Amino acid sequence: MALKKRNLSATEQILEALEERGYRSTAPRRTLAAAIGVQKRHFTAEGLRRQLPPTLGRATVYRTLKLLVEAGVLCRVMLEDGDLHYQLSHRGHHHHLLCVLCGSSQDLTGCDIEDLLAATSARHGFELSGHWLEVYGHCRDCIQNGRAAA
Amino acid sequence: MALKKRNLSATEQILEALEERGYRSTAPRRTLAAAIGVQKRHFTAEGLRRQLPPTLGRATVYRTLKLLVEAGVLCRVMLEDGDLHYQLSHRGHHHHLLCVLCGSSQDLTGCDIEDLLAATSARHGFELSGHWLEVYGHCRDCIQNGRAAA
DNA sequence: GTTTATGCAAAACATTTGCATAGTC
DNA sequence: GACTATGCAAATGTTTTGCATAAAC
Repeated sequence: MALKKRNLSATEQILEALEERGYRSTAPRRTLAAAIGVQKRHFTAEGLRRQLPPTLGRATVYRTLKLLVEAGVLCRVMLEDGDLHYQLSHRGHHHHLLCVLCGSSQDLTGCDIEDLLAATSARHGFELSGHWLEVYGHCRDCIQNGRAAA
Repeated sequence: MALKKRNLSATEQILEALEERGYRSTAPRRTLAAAIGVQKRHFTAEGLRRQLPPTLGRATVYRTLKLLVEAGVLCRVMLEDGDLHYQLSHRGHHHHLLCVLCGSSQDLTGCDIEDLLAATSARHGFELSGHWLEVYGHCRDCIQNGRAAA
């Protein structure tokens, strides 16, 4: 069920995901998909709306974002200050390395945190049903470009 | 720098933490400290306010909660639905096992997640500066009492 | 007497909802 | 034509802010 199909652009992937779920293809949704496809990093609902023509209703933005999260095309990202952002989702369940300097994010792979958590929880008599993890720091680029504090 | 001093009650610990930081001892703050000390589980700012006399201003509640988080007496807890709650903080940095059935929470101890994250991040060329982790599931009590789905 | 804290009201935000209209299938 | 989606405006809910007053040190 991976989202990455053939060589579809992000915009096309979004539209296809909606179509697959039986949602109608409308002008506002196409506009939104294109706007999301252009994002370089995680964004907020309001931030996205500000990049759209003002004729596109606020409610449509929120409703569509919710659809896309449910469809697995987008995922939510929690910033350190508690701000809720969105970004394209490449995999099922995964975590992010969020650069607090440039705002970029990469997927955290090769990390078997799930197993560790399940084992530790069990030791507490706790039956794990889900978790939320965000990792903050400085990305390779920012370190190499001296943007990180010396 | 642990907060757990002698045999102080939660309320006393809160007041002492404020005093140590040079904040003034006022009636509203004492009322708030007492109300927080009585909480059985994590709570929201508004929920707490509803338990306080209406003469205690909304702004005072929010301002004091922020102070207490900065002072390390309270910590923020993010629920699965994105709701931000607060609860007494027992340790420096730690994580919570949050029961989604009864709302209780216990600290996640004996988990060396920090090391695992640091190692994995490093492999990505990422310099870790912080992280946010919440674990959701069913606590021992809820499982034993059959509150968890069969 | 200075300085800090409070309470109130208003402002600022983000998100949701009702509903008549318009657009898709 | 039936059903879904949209846009608007208003409602909701939370958190923040300005400011004059009151309280603490």
